[in-house]
Amino acid sequence: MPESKAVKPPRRSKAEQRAETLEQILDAAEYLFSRHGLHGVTLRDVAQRVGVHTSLMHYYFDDKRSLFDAVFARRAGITSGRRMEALDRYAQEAGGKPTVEGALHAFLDTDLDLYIDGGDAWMNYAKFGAQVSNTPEGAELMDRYFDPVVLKLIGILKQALPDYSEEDIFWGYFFVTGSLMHTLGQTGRIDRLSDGLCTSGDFAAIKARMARFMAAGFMSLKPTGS
Amino acid sequence: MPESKAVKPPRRSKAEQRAETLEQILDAAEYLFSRHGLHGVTLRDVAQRVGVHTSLMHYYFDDKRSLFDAVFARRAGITSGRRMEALDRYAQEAGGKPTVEGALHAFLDTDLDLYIDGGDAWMNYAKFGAQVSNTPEGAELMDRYFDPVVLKLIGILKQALPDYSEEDIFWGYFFVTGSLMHTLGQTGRIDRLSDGLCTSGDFAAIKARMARFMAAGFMSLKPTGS
DNA sequence: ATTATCTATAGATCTATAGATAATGC
DNA sequence: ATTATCTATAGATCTATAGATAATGC
Repeated sequence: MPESKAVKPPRRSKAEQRAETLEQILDAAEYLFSRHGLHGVTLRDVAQRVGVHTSLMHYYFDDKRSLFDAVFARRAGITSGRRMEALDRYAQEAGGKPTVEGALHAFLDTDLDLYIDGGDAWMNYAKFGAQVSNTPEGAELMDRYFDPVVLKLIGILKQALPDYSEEDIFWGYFFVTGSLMHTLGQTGRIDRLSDGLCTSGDFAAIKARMARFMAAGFMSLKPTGS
Repeated sequence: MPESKAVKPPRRSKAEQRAETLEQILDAAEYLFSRHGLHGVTLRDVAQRVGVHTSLMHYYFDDKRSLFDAVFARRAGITSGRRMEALDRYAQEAGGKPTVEGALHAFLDTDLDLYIDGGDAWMNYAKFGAQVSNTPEGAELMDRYFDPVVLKLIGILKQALPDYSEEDIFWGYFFVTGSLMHTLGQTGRIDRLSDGLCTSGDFAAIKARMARFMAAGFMSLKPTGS
C-alpha cells in the first residue's frame, strides 16, 4: 500500500497558523453575530464553532466587544472603499451633470455585487452589517466607517438636484438606506409572504430594480412652486 | 396644618393592582427590549426598572420569551387592525380603480399617525417592532400578526397595477417595508449624518414624503413592451 | 381565602485570568 | 525562546422555583 499520499501535516509556520485561526474565529463570530446579535452569542459559542477552547478567544481578542468590532472592521473598509471609488468614477464620467439614478447605481449596485459575487462569507457579513445598523451597539461603527461614502453620495445627489432642499435629499437617502439595510438583513419574510416567488437572498433581483425604484422616488419629491 | 389632602392610599382592588403592575412590566420591557433586544435584557433589568422583585416576573409570565411575546401582542393587533380598516375603506372609496399612492397612504400614513399621536409609549413600540422585524426571534410574530394586512395591501396594489408581474409588486413592497422598518427603528444615524437637519424621530416629516416616494418607485418598475 | 409580592436559594452559564503544555523558531 | 493552545478556576450573573409574608375579598 503506497503511503506517498498520506496526510502530510502541512507544517504551518506560526504566522500562518495565527492568521488561519484568526480568520476561523472571525468567520464563526460573523456567522453567529449575524444571526443572534452581540448579546445573543457567547464566546463559548464562537469557540465551539471553531473547535477550540474558549480561553483562546481571550488570547486573540481583549473581550467580546473587541471581537465584534473586529468582525465589522474586516470587511467594512472593503465595501466602503469600493463604493467610494465607484462614486468617484461616476462623478468624473458624468462631468458636472450627474443623475440621481446614475449615482444610485454606483452606490447600490457596487455594494450588491460584492455580496452576489462574494459567496457565503459576504452574505453572512451582509446580515451582520444589517444587525450593526439596527442596534445601538452599531451606531458608532456605522458613523466611523460609512460617513465618508454616504456624504459623497449626498454631495452628488445635491449636484443632480440643485433645486432640492437638503432635507428632501437626506430623507430620500433615508428611504434608500432603509431598503438597503432590510435587503442585507435577509429576514426571509418576503419568501413566506410571496409563497416562494421572491427570496430575500436574491440580491440580483433586488439590484435589477432598486436604483431605478429609488431614483423615481427622489424625483417625486420635486419642489413645487417658485 | 390640614391633613385632609394627605396621601390617601387609593385602596386599589386586586384586579386593578394586577392590571397596573402588568402594564408597568410591559412598559418597562418594551422600553428595554426596544433598545437592547431579547438577549440584551435580563428579567432583573425589567424588574429593577419597575421597582419590584425579579421573581414577580415569573409570577406574571412563564419566562422571558413569553414576556417578549406579550409586549409585541399588546399593540400589534391595534396597528394591524387600524391599517386593515384603512385599506378596506380606501378600496371601497376607490371602487375598482385604486392607485398605488392611495393604497400606500392608507397603509403607511395610518401607521405613522399611530406613533405620531401615541406619545412615548408608541414610539418605544415602534422601535421594538423594528427589532422584532430584524431578528430571527421575530419572524414568526411578524408572520402571525401582519400577514393579513400586508396581503391585503398586495391585493390592492395588484388591482392598481394589473400589467405588473407579482414579483415586481412583491419587490416593490419589499422596498417599502424596508424603509418603514428603518423608520420605526429610529437609529439616530440620519441626525448625525445631516448634522441635525433631519431627526429620526420626526415621523411627520417622513409621512409627508414616504407614500409619494414609494408610489413613484412602483411606477418606475413598469413592464416594458407588450 | 385568595392573590400580590418578596426572601432565599439551586443550578446553570458566562467572562476573564493565571498558569501549564505543546508546538514552532533559531 | 517564543508563541499557540489548553486546563483549572474565580467571581459574577441569570433564570427559575419553593415557600414565606402581607395585602385584599367575602
